Amino acid sequence: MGRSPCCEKVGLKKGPWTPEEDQKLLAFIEEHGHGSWRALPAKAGLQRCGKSCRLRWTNYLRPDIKRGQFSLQEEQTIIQLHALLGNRWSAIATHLPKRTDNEIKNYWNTHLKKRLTKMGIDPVTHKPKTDALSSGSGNSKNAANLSHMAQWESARLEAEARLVRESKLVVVSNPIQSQTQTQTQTQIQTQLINKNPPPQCLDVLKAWQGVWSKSISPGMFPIGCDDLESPTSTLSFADHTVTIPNVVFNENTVSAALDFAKNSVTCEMDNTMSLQDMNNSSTTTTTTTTNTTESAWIIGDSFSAVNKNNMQLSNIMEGFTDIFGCNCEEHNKMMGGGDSLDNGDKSCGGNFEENNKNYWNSILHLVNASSSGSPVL
DNA sequence: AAGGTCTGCAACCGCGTGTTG
DNA sequence: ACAACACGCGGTTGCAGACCT
Repeated sequence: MGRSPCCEKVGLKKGPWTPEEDQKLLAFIEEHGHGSWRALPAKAGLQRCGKSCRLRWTNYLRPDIKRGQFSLQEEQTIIQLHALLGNRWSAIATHLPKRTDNEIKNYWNTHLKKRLTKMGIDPVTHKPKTDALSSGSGNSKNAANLSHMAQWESARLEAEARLVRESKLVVVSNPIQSQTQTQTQTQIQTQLINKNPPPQCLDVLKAWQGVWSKSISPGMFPIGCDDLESPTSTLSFADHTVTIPNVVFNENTVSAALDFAKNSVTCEMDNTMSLQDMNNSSTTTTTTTTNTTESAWIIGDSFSAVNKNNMQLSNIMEGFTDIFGCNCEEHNKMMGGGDSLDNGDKSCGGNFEENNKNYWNSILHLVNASSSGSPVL
């Protein structure tokens, strides 16, 4: 079905907004809320299409927008999230309070992308451009694992972003409910989990299970595996919930997880039957994505909980560290919280594993930290 | 000083997805 | 089941100001 362009009506103004138009839009929304964007321009006395009004409001007029120079912390956040999420600007924006997706997108395209390129890092893959080291079979295996984890984090972040949007809608439609926003969000999350039970088999969960089953007495592992429906899976989730115990990870447990992660190549999420079991629906790209997203809450929560328990996730990631070839000090500084992004091009060398670990550790750390509480704009 | 080029950002466009009747 | 609608997202464009020659 085709869609008619939103500004098809002749006489609607385009281009830059005048202060008078801004004032009209602001005044109207402050008094009435935006309601239907399509109907808004006529009501507000604006010769604009609704889409244009919405864009102006969300990207410029909204009161909770921070404008101006991005801080170093924000830059790092963008880079790290981009490494995980790619060009999903709205998802990235949910982790940068008071910044709009459009602003972040512009800043990436005009500043950060160029800087990374200058430093010899591919802004798309976040890998050094001459990435010869990743061509080995062992490294590609690690890369696959890392990519898989990144996909889960990506999906989880999307789900979070959606929850934020949903809770916002609740607030807008009924301001009284804003006091119970957190509660609403929790309810939605619970509904999601109940509606879409977690996937039965995940490499990451397998890894955790491997750790706990090896290092913790039997029965302590809370992610029960008893009522699996999928014949292909070895995991199950009692009551469709996951509880992370207060586990102190020692060298042995971490090592076990690392070994497991290294050896766990097969991803049963790629198995169509597993997905169908999960979803009880036909296999389409859209359906798969949606359910994967919602299921991914479990993974994210697991990671967050683990993070809270002082688990050194970084050690797990050692299995994925020898992917990149560039480890110059500047990259480390940047990815790990260093001082300057503009130190110019310098030769890269030294401890590849250590530096790559720092890079991805910082990414995962960031995501974990930000997901421990729902992102709020 | 003048013209050309570059840069940054606001805004537009087209498409995908969810909702409604 | 279908079509129309509403909205959000990501890519792209156009313009104003800065910078360069």
